[in-house]
Amino acid sequence: MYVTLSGEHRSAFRSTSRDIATAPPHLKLAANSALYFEGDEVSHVYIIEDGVVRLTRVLEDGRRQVIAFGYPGDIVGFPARGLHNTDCDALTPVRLRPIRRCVLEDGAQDPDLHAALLDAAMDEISAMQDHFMMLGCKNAPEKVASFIKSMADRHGMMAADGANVHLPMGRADIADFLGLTMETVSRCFTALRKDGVIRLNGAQSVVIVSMERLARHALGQNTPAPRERHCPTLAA
Amino acid sequence: MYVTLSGEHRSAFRSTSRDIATAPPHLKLAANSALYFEGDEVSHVYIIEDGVVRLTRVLEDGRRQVIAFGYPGDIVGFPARGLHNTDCDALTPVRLRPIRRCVLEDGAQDPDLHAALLDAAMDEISAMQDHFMMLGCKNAPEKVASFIKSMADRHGMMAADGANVHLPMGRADIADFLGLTMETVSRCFTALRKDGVIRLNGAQSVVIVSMERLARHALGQNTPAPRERHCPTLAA
DNA sequence: CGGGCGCTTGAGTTAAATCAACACAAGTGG
DNA sequence: CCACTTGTGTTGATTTAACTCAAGCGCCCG
Repeated sequence: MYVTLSGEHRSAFRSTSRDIATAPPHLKLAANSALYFEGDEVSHVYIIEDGVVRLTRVLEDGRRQVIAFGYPGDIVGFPARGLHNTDCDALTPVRLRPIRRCVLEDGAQDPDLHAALLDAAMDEISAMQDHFMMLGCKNAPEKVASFIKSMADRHGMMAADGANVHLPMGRADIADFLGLTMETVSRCFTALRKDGVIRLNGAQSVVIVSMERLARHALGQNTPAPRERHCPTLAA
Repeated sequence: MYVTLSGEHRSAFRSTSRDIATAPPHLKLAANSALYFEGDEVSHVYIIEDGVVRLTRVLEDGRRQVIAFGYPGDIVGFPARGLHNTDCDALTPVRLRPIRRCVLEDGAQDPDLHAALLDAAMDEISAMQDHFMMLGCKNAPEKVASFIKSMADRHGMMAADGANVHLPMGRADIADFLGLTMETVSRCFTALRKDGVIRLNGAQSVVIVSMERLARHALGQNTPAPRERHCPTLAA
């Protein structure tokens, strides 16, 4: 049988989740449909209860950045000056719980929910900082390995032959998330497969053969000693 | 109480930063001293009242990402699971106002302040998303032009001959903020100068000769019309 | 005034992008 | 049911933007 690896706290709505859960109506969204667009007035923020969404921003000339993938427990739709600052689309069928925007602005209305929202916002800041390390510091193989690892850590299932991760997004989404091209992402997947670190059941289903080796790849330590690394400039 | 930290090494100041945390209303920090380190327990968040701080994270192997530069009005130090997730250092002498962490967690204690903190957190999310576009989508000249423009928009002074921007951070900081090397940043500054878009009074003082042209550089539209662009593939 | 650090510039290298086929599965319609 | 289209992913060849290594410059501080 399987066991979820992601027993982590979804601290976003830990204490209040039960209260929230009873209150408002669910909202359902079909795969590939949009929840909101950049520039839309923010009427609600949304707690994702089931499914996966994709947050994106695009430049005038069409270049696209995937800002984040939203999984159950995540909150999406925080406003900037009252407006949505990303597009949000469903990658799978999605069930959401809307929270009225006014709750954000009036802390006295529902203090516990307000604190939960602040907590969710801080978690998002933290997640974005990890994402910065990927985009700014890592090379392509490290980015892809880090991506697979983070998906496994948060959303993987333990199977007999290793952690199993389903990737609801396409290669192009992964590429735009990591600041790479689709071709480079594909080559990195292939390299990891040929190294025996992962196996692929179709493009969207990844089995992690060795989490340790994946973690090493994520830090660029995949080549144990092809040549001596001599780094006199590094501070002690 | 004035905090005098002579310069450099973290272990020496770990305890000091805990003392800082208990200090009353206004807090001063000398240039090049640390406010906190990644992994420190969060006792306070800080409103920057004067000066500029730098938020950084480092990978095991020393690669560094500058997450953000904190200017007056910004709030720094939001916790993730109770811990600081970046280092924070003063680039200039800094004056701060500490806010006890418990205010984050108890929304009822001071609802207005709590709402302001949530607002600051959402602003930071928004700013980070802009940063993602830079890191993930833009090439080196666009990154540097975008950086100078954003500094000018937020912190520039209007002078007779154009907007004047002081850059308290060094080229290496800018490089680590943009995911480039120092050399590439320097070359991009030089290219903008030779193009007449900016002028430099020393490395840290930039005069923006033409904000429009800078904005075009930031979007990669620096070449106005060398010849007609014929793009049949672009959607209408 | 001299020394050092931060910045700039140059030459050569490389990692990732680009351009271009090709493979494969899923869906569609004849 | 099978041919055909379409979308998505993989692989290969080539180009290029940015990195690396190395030297030189200039400003600031002692």
